[in-house]
Amino acid sequence: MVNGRATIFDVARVAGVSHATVSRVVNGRQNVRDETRERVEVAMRDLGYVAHVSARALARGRTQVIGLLAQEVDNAFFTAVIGGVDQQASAQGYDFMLCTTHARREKEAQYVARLSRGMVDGLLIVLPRGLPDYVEQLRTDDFPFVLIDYDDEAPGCGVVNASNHRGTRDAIRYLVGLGHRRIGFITGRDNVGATHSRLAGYRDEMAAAGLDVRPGDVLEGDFMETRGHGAAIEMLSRPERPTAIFASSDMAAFGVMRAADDLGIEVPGELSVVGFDDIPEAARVNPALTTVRQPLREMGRVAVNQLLGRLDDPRQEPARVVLDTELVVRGTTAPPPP
Amino acid sequence: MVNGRATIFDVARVAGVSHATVSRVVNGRQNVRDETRERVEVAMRDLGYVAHVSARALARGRTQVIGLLAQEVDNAFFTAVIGGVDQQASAQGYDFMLCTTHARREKEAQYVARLSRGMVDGLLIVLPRGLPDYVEQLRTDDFPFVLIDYDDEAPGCGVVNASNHRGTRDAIRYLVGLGHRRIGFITGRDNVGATHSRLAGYRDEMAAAGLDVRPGDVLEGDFMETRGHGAAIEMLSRPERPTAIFASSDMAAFGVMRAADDLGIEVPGELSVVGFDDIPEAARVNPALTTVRQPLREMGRVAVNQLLGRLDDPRQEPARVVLDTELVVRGTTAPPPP
DNA sequence: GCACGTCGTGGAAGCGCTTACAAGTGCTGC
DNA sequence: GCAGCACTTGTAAGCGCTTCCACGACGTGC
Repeated sequence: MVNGRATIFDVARVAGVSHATVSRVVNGRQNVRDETRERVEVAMRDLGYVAHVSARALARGRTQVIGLLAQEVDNAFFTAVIGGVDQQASAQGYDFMLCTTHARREKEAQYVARLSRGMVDGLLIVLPRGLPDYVEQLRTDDFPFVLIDYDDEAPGCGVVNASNHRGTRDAIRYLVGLGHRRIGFITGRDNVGATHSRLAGYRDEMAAAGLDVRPGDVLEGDFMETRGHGAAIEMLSRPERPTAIFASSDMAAFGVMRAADDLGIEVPGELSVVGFDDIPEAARVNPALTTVRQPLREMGRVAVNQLLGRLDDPRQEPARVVLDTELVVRGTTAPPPP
Repeated sequence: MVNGRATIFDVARVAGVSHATVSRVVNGRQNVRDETRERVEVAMRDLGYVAHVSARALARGRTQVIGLLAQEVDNAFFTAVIGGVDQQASAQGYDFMLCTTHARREKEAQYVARLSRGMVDGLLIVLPRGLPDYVEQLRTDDFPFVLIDYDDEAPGCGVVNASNHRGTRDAIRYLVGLGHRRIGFITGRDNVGATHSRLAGYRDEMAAAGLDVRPGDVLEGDFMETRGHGAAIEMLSRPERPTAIFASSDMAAFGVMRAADDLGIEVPGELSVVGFDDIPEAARVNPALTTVRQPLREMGRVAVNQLLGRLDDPRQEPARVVLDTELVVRGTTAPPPP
């Protein structure tokens, strides 16, 4: 009895058995006589026994917890993924531990080191930037992990991401179909794989449509509202401004809409705007945002499944799973002005 | 060496000392000769030693982790609080473990039981519904916890909340000042303390202004968009409809705005709308929402501080901290139509 | 009637760490 | 020159649990 809480020994004493037997009952082992099991269960109930998590983890070498590394929690992109992870993990009897890295590389590495030493059984890393050293470490340690939304080469790593390239092509094709010829592009944060894929999708589709991409048509962003706003102001202040802008995230697209508002440019009459992600807010802004939907929750769920699969059977090979995106047409897109 | 990872014994062997000495170095104890410390540090670096979290927790009886119970993570209210907790906990060298309860009572109780047995050192519970049994249990076990946004009697519990009553009065007074005489009110979820305080604030201020609250002026909500929409449709479809509606959360206020839109009622020209919370979206909707700001992040921070204070000194008395709200006037409020 | 297998149970080791205690060293002060 | 001290280090116990192994009781087949 420590801290007012009963231990397995207290239960054993009350039930008149050894603590090994109590352990068997707690873990549902079959080789316990019914009458003994009963006595133990009564004792457990009377004492309000709950197994000590750290002790169990130490003895078993398993915590039944998975670690989840994400940059922020004040951000609809991450919360959607987290929501999916939450749902699936809890359905499978796992808890998860959320660690926010605030996009700081050293914090990420530090968490990985600690978590992988007895804190969690496996790791989910959302939107890792580049392929950091610690991934190498995890691989050599044979510690199970899955990268979420990492759209670059990652040999030997479990990865879940969306069809960034194709999703962007779809969006650009749609804009071209509406009649747009001059389409601006605001990138995501550099050193994130999805950023390159989306840019490549844009370039490929523009080329396929026989359209020029002039200098200044592609501006650098970071997925955030502020940078999106700044880039849009720059794009829209030039003499030959684009009639449509594709932003690499919904948040950045909101920045574009605000910029248009600042400059008195009407959306969608004078400017079409397309985002990427389809966070809940996208449907709520006015006009509602046309965007490329990523199945964020599902990415979380799929990642959990892959991770747990590898926990159950370590020989299971890490795989890359690519989920389909879908163009959601709403109110921010229209044919260009004549 | 287990799992490819070095233990304290491996480090001891390489450094030619006992594992106790390694432990001293790891924990920064002073009574170690410099030269010895050096040798140990080299060995640790060479082996990439990281202390095993569960083992340490078991030996110390402390995990350096705090538990955070919240309903959802797909919700700006909770993510703001979580963001504050995150910031403060990490500043103080603590990790936190987020557990989502999806507002299910038994899940909450289950988490509390597990977490409080060796998983975390203390518990933060956001928006508990009623004062559940497990709170009693925690109190008798002397397990440290703080309730966030619990605006009801809670003897002997650490509590952090905002000035719900006063914040609501401020908002109603402002509407009355604009000339509104008929003001509708949509409540929060029942069995949440803040719900009652806000309603009381409304009634008190209406009474102070000498205004009637007629049946049908107060409708039940649950903080969510959908219920807010439904309640507003009901309120606005009646012959003598209110000229202003106060919703007990921003999400519910968004529902009201959508309802007004559905019915062709102009905001703020024909209807003023006020929310509560000031989540980031409130500033982004069109027109931007007038609302009562709760310092959500700060509530998270303050709660962490109180919790850690009690971990450091268990004799410290649990307290209730009430943080000020602030009326933020934006675009959804105006004088009533003549 | 005996060897043998099965079942239920307890003893004991071990998971990786912290820490109380003991023991050894070299120094001071008388 | 020796008691006494400070400082460093090692030994061992213990945190609460899981699980291997052994042992006794019992039932089976010959």
